[in-house]
Amino acid sequence: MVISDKDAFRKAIYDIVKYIPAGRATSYGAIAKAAGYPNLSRMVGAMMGGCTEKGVPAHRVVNSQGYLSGRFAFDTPTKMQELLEAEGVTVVNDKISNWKKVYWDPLKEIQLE
DNA sequence: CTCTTGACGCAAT
DNA sequence: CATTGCGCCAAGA
Repeated sequence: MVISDKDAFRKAIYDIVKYIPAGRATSYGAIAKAAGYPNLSRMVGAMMGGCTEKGVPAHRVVNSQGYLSGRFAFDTPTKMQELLEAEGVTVVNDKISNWKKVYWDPLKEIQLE
């Protein structure tokens, strides 16, 4: 019984998201790409919708622009921002101000794993 | 089991 | 430079 690509994909996403260090954030596309599925950027967010409270720090995952796209998936729409700010991330207008600085590239950080 | 929506990203216009 | 459409597949109802 081989592990289906779907399971591998999910596992990869969870693993990568959990790898995001506090005070940092990354984009769905980057995670999908790092997982080996560059065009499954939507899936990352799609599956998180049902996995946000399953032990995955989804609050550290935002879109390519650094916008808190999935803030509404949390207990409160501002919960995500508070979590990020609590970790040292400056969020303004539902967007990460110093996005370039807090951006965490899994492809570069997990290159060896 | 089937259908629809969707936390995105990118190319093209 | 701004906007539109398309592709991709999983989770939820």
